[in-house]
Amino acid sequence: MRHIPKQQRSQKMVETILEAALDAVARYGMDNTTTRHIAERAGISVGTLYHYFSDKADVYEALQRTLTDDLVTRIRALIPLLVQKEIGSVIHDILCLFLNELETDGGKQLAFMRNIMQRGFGQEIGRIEQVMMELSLVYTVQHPELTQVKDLTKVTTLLFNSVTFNIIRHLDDPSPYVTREQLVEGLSDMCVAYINSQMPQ
Amino acid sequence: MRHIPKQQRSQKMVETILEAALDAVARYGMDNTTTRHIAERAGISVGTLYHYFSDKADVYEALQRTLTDDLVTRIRALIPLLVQKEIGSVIHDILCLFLNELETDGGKQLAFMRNIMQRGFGQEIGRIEQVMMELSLVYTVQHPELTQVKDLTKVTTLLFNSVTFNIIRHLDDPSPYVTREQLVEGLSDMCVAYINSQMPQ
DNA sequence: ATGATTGTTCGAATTCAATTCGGGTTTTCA
DNA sequence: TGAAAACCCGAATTGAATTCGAACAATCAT
Repeated sequence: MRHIPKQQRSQKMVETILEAALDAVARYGMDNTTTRHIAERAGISVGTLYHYFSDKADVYEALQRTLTDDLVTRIRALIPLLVQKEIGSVIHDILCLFLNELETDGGKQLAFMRNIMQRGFGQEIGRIEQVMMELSLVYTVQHPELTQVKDLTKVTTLLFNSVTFNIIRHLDDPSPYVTREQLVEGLSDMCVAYINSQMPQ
Repeated sequence: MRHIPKQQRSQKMVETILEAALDAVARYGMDNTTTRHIAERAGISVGTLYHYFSDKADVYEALQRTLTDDLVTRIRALIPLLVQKEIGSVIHDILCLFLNELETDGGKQLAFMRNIMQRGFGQEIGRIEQVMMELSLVYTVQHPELTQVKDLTKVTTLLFNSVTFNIIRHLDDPSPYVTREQLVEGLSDMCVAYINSQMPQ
């Protein structure tokens, strides 16, 4: 973003543009969405768009950032609750949270996510990973037996990537052989199995 | 590809263009690589490039296809050997095969792969998944106890995605906390653990 | 061997989206 | 109330992708 809005009218403008972009990408796909599309949909001119964003990629990045912010906030808020549950449920709950979130606003977010995922999962994924590490840490404090897991950081990283990519592919093109429920259940099982296997004895 | 070459001189041309593209992308990245770049590097004009490929994306796709072909062929050739090993070693061997393959030709392939991965993992990944399913099938014949695994297809799918994405992320930006060796070992362990956990008793 | 036919190559010209820019409009505030 | 600062506009510029028609080269039938 090349411009930090000063007046209140433009506070909303950024928001409007992002909504328009979400809308446009959901409808036309990222490739076919032009700056004109976005501007039109937002009811402004391209010039104005460039007043708030340095380029088209910047718009998409801001949008991703916004959505990630939201997700991260929600997960973080859940940490105190999650910490009380067993690991399988933790995975399960987070996945449900995420998948439900995607379906609000009539699937626009989902469509956008699909496009993002197909292209690149930028650095935003790193921020999600970060909360998960945070959760892992707090969780370990509540469940000291986890201290015995050999190389917990590695295990957590591998599992985070595993879960993430399975979700991505499921969104990208859902395998007819694995329903969403099976997916969520399977991933939970996998996490539990791997972690247990890394416990001594 | 919009044109099937007839004369022998042009047999090589496609190959030349693909090499040029690999080179260009490895050097400049996908975003900064233009059709001119590729044409120049291949010592031809843009017109000629479009004689063999319908558009730029087509060039990249053909390149991916070629590389995937190679990988799939190698894996398939290994199946008879892999079938004799224990599961952990199977994962280990395949990962080593893949990672080594990427480093031949001075890392050009690796650089290209990085770019592909950052953007989208097209349908090519599906073809790799297919060989893995094939392997899974043949392997099960040799190790009938696997028949007892509940929903083996689901398990295989989840594990394939898990392993794949961990490798992708490792290539994309290698975590300083997990070395390549740890990664390979960890993924093997994870697969074994999950599969075992799905065995009755 | 030679003209016809088909295949190949070229690069200037076209097209289209991204981005810039200079001039008007609105808001803020002294 | 009149600048100054913020905003907004859309025509003009830029640059990469793609097209096109005119050569050039190989092949083939006579």
